[in-house]
Amino acid sequence: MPYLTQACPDPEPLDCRILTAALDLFVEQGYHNVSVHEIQKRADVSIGSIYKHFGGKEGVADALYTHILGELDQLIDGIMDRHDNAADRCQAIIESLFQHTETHRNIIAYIFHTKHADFLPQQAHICESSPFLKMRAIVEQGIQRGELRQTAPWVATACIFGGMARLIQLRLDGSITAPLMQYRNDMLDVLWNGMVSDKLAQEIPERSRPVTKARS
Amino acid sequence: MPYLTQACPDPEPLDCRILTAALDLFVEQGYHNVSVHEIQKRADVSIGSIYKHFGGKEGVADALYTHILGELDQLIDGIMDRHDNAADRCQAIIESLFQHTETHRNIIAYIFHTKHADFLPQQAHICESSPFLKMRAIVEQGIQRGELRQTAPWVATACIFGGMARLIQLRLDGSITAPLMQYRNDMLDVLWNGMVSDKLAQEIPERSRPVTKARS
DNA sequence: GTCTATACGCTGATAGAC
DNA sequence: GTCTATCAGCGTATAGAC
Repeated sequence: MPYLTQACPDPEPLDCRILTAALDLFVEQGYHNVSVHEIQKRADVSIGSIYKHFGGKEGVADALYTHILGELDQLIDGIMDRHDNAADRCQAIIESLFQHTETHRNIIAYIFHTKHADFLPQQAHICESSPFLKMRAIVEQGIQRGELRQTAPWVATACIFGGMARLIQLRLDGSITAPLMQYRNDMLDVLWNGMVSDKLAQEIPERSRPVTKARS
Repeated sequence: MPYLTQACPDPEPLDCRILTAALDLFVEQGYHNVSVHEIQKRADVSIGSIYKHFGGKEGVADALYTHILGELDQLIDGIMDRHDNAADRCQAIIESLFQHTETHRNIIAYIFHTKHADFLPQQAHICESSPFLKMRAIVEQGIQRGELRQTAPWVATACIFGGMARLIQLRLDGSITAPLMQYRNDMLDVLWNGMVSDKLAQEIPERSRPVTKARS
C-alpha cells in the first residue's frame, strides 16, 4: 500500500497518479466542481484509463476515501499498541493528526474538510467508519476504567476530537497561520484541566462551575 | 425579517416559499444535487420567478446564507446583552443552539453541516462571519478578564464551540438519537472542569496532567 | 410580476482503434 | 491496457407571451 502517504515506487504507477491528482483537485475545488477531464489532464492519463481503473469519477472518490480511511485506521492501531491508557492515546492521536495536517495537508482535508455524503451516498457516514469508531472506543474504555471523567461518551468524544477537528479546519482554511504543533500544549491543557481558570474556580466556584450534576 | 425562524405572514410571500424550499432541498440532498427545477417544483413557483428574485440557484443559496447568519448574529447579540461574563455567554450559546438543532433543524444544518465554499466561493469563510467572530471575541475577552484559563484563544474557542458543533453534527446525522438538551450538563461539566477524572487527577497528577506549561 | 418553452454548454460516459 | 473521438442527457439561463 505505497500510495499517498508513503512514497510511490519508481516509475509511479498510473492509478497512483490518478488518485493523487484527484485528491488535490477535490480538495482545492470541491468534488462537484471537478470534471473527469480535469483529473485526466492533471494526472496525465487518458479518460479511458480512469474509467477502466475506477469506473468513473465517483469510483475515484470512493477508492480515495476507502484508502485514506484505511491508512488512518492503521495509524490508530499503531497508537493503541504503543499506549495503554485513554489520555496517552488521545494525546498521541491529536499530535499525530496535527503533524499530518502540516505534512499531508490534502489527505487530512479530504477526511476532515469534505462532505462525503454529497457524493458518496452509499458510504457510511465518516463517524461510523472504523478509525472514528476506535477513537470513540478509546474514550469509552477510558471512562469505564476511571481514567476519564464519568460522562456521556458522546460528549467526551465530541469535546476531545471535535476541538481537535476544529483547529485542523481553521488551519486548513488559513485562519490559523502557525503550525498546529504550537498549540499542542494549550490544547491538551484545556482538554484535561477544563476551561475555567484555576484562580476564578477557587474564588467563586459556585459561579464558574455552575453545573450541579453529581460526579462519581 | 419574518422568514424561516419566525412564522411567515399569511399569505406566505413568494420569495419566502422559494427560500424555505431551497433550504430543505439543499440540506436533504446537498447543493450540487439540487436543480433549479426541483426548487421550482417544491416552492410551487415558476423558474422565471426564481431568476427574477435571486438571479439563479447560487443567488438563492447566497440569500439563504446571509439571512441565516443575520438571524444567528441577532441571537448572539441578545445573549451578550443578557449575560456579562464569558462562561454564562458560552453556556447560553450552547443551550440556544442545542435547542435550535431540535426545533429548526435545517437552519442549523445549513450553517453547521454544509461546505459553503464549494458553491459560494465569494463569501467569506463562515468562521470569519460576524456571529462566529463574536463567539471568539467572547472567549478572548473571558481570557483577558481572567474568567477563562490563560490559553491561546484559538484553542479555547475550538474546544468550546468545536465540541458543541461536533455534537450538533452527530445529532443531525442521526448518530445521536436523543435530543441534545439531555447532554447539556455533561457538556458544560467537561468544558469547564476538563476530561481527566477527579479521582485519577488526585492519585497520579503527574501522569494524567502531563502538560508542563506554566499557568498564570 | 409571473409563467412557458427553448437554447446552449458542459459533463459523465462509451465505443472502438491501437 | 491505453487512448481518442464522439454521444446523450442534464442543468443553467434566457427570451418572450400573458
